[in-house]
Amino acid sequence: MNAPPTLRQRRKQARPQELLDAALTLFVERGFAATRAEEVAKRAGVSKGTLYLYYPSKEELFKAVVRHNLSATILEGMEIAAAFEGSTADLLALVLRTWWERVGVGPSGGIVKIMMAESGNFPELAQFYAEEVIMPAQQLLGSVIQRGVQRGEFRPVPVADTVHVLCSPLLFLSLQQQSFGACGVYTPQLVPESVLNTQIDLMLRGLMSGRGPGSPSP
Amino acid sequence: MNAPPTLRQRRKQARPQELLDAALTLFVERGFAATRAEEVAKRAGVSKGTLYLYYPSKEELFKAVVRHNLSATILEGMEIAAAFEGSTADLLALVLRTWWERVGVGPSGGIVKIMMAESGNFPELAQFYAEEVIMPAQQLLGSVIQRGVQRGEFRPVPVADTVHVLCSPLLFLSLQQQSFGACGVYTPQLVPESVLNTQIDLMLRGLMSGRGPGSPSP
Amino acid sequence: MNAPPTLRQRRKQARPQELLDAALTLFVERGFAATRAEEVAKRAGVSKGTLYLYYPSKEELFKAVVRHNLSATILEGMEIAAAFEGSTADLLALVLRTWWERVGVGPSGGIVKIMMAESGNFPELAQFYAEEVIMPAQQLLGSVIQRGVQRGEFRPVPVADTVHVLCSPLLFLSLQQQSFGACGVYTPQLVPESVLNTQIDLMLRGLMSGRGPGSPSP
Amino acid sequence: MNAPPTLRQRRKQARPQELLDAALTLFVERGFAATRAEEVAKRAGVSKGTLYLYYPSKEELFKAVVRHNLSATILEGMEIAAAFEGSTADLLALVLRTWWERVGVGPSGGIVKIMMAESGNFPELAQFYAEEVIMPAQQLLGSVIQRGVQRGEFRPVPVADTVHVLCSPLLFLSLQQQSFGACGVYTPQLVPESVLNTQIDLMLRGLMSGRGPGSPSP
DNA sequence: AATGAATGAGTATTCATTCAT
DNA sequence: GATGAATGAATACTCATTCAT
Repeated sequence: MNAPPTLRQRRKQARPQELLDAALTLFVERGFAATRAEEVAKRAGVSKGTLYLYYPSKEELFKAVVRHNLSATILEGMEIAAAFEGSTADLLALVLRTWWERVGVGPSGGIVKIMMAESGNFPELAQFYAEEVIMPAQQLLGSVIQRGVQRGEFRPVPVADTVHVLCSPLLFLSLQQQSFGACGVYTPQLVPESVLNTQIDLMLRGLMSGRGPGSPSP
Repeated sequence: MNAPPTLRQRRKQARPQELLDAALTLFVERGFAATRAEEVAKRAGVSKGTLYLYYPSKEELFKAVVRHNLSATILEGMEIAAAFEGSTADLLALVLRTWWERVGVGPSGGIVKIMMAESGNFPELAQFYAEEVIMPAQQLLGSVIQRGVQRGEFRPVPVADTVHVLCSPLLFLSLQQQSFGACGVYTPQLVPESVLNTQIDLMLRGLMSGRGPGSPSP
Repeated sequence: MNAPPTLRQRRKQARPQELLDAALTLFVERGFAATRAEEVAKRAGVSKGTLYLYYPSKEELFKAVVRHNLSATILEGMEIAAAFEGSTADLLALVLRTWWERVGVGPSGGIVKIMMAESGNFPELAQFYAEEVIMPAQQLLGSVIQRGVQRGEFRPVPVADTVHVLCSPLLFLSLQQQSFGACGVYTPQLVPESVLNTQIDLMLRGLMSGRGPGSPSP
Repeated sequence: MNAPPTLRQRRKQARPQELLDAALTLFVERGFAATRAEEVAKRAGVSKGTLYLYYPSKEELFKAVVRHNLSATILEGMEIAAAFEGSTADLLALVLRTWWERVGVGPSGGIVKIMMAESGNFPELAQFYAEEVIMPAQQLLGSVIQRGVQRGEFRPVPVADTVHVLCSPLLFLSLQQQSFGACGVYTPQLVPESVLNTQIDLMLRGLMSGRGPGSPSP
């Protein structure tokens, strides 16, 4: 009786993914509270009831979106960093660029916006996000900085502060594009690639120890 | 013949300020949409009806909060910059520190969070904020960078990008403290003063036209 | 100490009249419930509080408007009828024309509209209106019909029914002009004078006894 | 394979009618503005939310009530008139009697009251009502009068005026019963049947082209 | 499994009336 | 007398969630 999966079965298997995609788009566009469950369902091509069959509440749906889009990406970043063998300057640039490509430009970047805005009203989500995203990301970048310092490539710098200063421009650029940028309002005309270069340029000058192992390759 | 102001008159004069304070606190804590007008009134010690005696709608109340807390501060910053006579590095540090003290640490900083989150749902507010806050702030910082370049203190750098990289760490730190920080959730333990120093240190090294440790390859 | 009345005194004396005029206009335009006390006050050039100095509630204000505009007119009609000496057909035409000129065309006519619409929600006003307006008006027209029958000018007709059939076209025309006519919506283009003539014409043909004292003078 | 309708399906099918009935009753009793949506729902035995499942706003609910109760009846009247073969006097009496039975006596007659009262405050409803009710009704009665004139049964009379004079007593009687009559207040004790007879009697005498008791001087 | 009908708590805003000045 | 600041009850409409089918 192991016939090939019917269309119904195939659709059923795809459901969670379709729901997560629909939810991500809408959450990012409107925020958590302002997104209506029914609209998520409609966008995924199912009925309201079906959504609740897969996720028992809007909060759980949101958590699933976070896990699917952010947690996974951070893990990959850790693997990249662990396997990297070049200069730390290059590693840092690689990590930042990768983050931008995988998260910053796309809708996943909007999750950060949502969390900032609604953490006060949904403490459980805030807690979840801190554990699932903020801490691991700190860990990852902190370890890169420490690698640079330990290998004598970077001056000894306060790690946490530096991580913050490193993350902020990209995160903030992503935030801006997800908010003002997405609603046709004036914002300074920034080309992400250019910001990224300016940022890496300024940062590495500031980080480099007097005689580092060489300037970062482009 | 100017009789002493009666209790009623004194209360009436104080109301707008009291309402703006209450509104700022609640808007920042909960966001624009999730803040209930009645609660603003209660916190200001008046009834719902009284709030509407002073501000004709929640949107107008919000705009008044923005004008009162942000627009005013930006104007001051412009005056500071115009009158400053020392090195541009010092001016930059001064402007950033002043912003942090006046806006970043306090609840005013939370307004940025609100706007990022809700601009999509309230286009009129987004437009208002862009004109009243984003554009003037860009202008201010951009002019400082240009001053540095013109006086030969800074390397020629892309102005808009650099402004962005300069603002981001402080803005983002403020955002974090207004969101996760304010709801008891784990966030990296940053001491704002220290971040500020790290940031200024890194930035100025990167900006200075003197011989840096070696310029990164383009 | 009986100096001539000061400006203040003169204005004070005119107040009730000014308030009644303002109230009439607004009640007719918007209805009883939808008219705001404050707007009546503003239109009369006084403050909200002052209105309540003269009339203890919106209901009492409305009653005063009715008394001032309708009760008075009906009394006059009775005097006219009592003193009239010509044919009843002429008297009937005179009464209808007078009512139209004094009430129907002007805003007073709108009071009828208000009462019809809001009697259900304000039973006390309904009661008041029945006693103060409906009954006396019935009386007046009924007595004219009876005069015609007694003098052999009219066929014997059911009095109450005939009064109703006589009143309706004018009242209804007034209602229409006060409602649809006043808000720019399509209504059949009737010229009141013409309706009045058509009505009097049809009616008198229907009322006349075989050999009346003569056809009504134009 | 058409399974018997479940309880749910049956209830769903019956809802619109139940809601329209409840709405008609309450609108007529209280007026449009003063009728609360929740009360309509309660009277129909459903919750507030359910009402909005079927009609997207109170205005649309009202329009549906008008369409269901008036538009439909007018169409029927047109069919009757088109198919009638007897004398125009009989047709006129038939149309008036039919209107009275179908609309005048019942709550539908109260819709006229509502519209008169609230057209000023709800222009969109006024427009809708003019197109959907007033114009077609004018058309219907006007064509009956013209039929009488063309067939030589009636004198040539001004059509629009005559339609008005014909409609008014019934409409006005209906208005009175829907307003004062419905709230236990004194009104002249009219027996509708009797008014109808008086009216038809007077009217037809006035309209007939045969020798009347003497034509009034112009 | 999937549907979608039903529910009812939640919120911005208005306005008659009061009363301190 | 006159003012207008203050109050708070009242109401349309939305949306997360449930559950009969």
